[in-house]
Amino acid sequence: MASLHDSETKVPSLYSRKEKSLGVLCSNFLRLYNREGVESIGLDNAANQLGVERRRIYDIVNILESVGVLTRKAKNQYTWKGFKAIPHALEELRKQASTNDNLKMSQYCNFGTVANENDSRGPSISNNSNTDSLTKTSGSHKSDTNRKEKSLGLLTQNFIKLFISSKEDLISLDSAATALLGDVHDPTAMRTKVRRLYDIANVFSSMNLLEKMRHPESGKPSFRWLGLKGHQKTECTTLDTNSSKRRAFGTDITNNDNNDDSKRYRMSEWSSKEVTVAIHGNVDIVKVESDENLPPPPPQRNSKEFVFGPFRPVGGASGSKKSKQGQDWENLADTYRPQYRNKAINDLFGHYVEAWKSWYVEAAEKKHDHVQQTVS
DNA sequence: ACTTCCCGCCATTAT
DNA sequence: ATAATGGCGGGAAGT
Repeated sequence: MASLHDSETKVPSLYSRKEKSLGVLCSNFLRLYNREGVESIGLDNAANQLGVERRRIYDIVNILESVGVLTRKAKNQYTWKGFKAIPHALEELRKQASTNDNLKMSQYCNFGTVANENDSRGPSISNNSNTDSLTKTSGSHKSDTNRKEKSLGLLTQNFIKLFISSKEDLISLDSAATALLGDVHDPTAMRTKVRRLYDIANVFSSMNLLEKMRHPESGKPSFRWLGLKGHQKTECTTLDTNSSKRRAFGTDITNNDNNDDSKRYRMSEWSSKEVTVAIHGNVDIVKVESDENLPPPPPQRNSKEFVFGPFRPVGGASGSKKSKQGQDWENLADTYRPQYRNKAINDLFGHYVEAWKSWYVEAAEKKHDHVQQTVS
């Protein structure tokens, strides 16, 4: 038994990979939580609000935690620290970077194809005794070794260290991967490492911490670390100075959907009330963390066609994970069908620029964070 | 063809 | 055992 009523009416493909990039997801994530009042983030809630699978949230969260924007509080719970925490995190990384001096970032200028692999010198970055809080919860288990060493979080920090301690400010991901890999000359490992770096680079680009550009001479795609100064005093009042090249997240995404016409998912207005809530309603979402009663949503009211991020296969080929509250699936599938998923996506026009101003100002204050639990 | 990198299988680790 | 995390790399979209 299997497919019964499946119409192969595969729409040519209205699917756009770019709309689902980690960069866009990160922008949405930030837009969703970077508001006053937010101080706790529930992963379930985040996944629902953003309309993505859990796995993706882990990616975002791990990277953001690497720069201090978030910290793990407990299972399924993260504490929002905000952009203002970035300076300190970066400072820590800088110190660590100078501590372990060997950052062999010599010339990895490979021209041609295979190129030379004569180096193999320099264990590069392999920090261990991190005073940083990134490491995690209760630990003390000696077993954590290997797994954590390959974590996205650590890779992210090392990636940053590479930039801030390198003489060159333009680094290609290949170079970075080589440096970060130490001496392992394994093509497979290399490819995987590069994949991860792309992930990281994309979210940092969306935060304007990094900028993608082609290297003047070699023409190879590279990244430049913008870090803090990338924004704060960029003269011009509003609007960032960044000239959206081709792939800039944040503000641009708006035009993204404006592409042609057939963009099914009603992105037009997804409920005016929701917009209102999102804009100035005091983050209602924050308190929802507990119940997370957002129903898993089968957005398609028609036959089969994923719209935009509707994962959560209710009964697909894979073993469906049944939700504890799977009572009204059918019910809400038709009768009740709010707009949780890409709601944030529509909120694209919010510029995060102001956020930068905020945290920068507060950074000067260096105010000790006070834990204030809003009444739930 | 090559580059970028989303998706989700499934190993690990926490409960 | 189940749930939460998160490596990892196949392979498809994008250039």
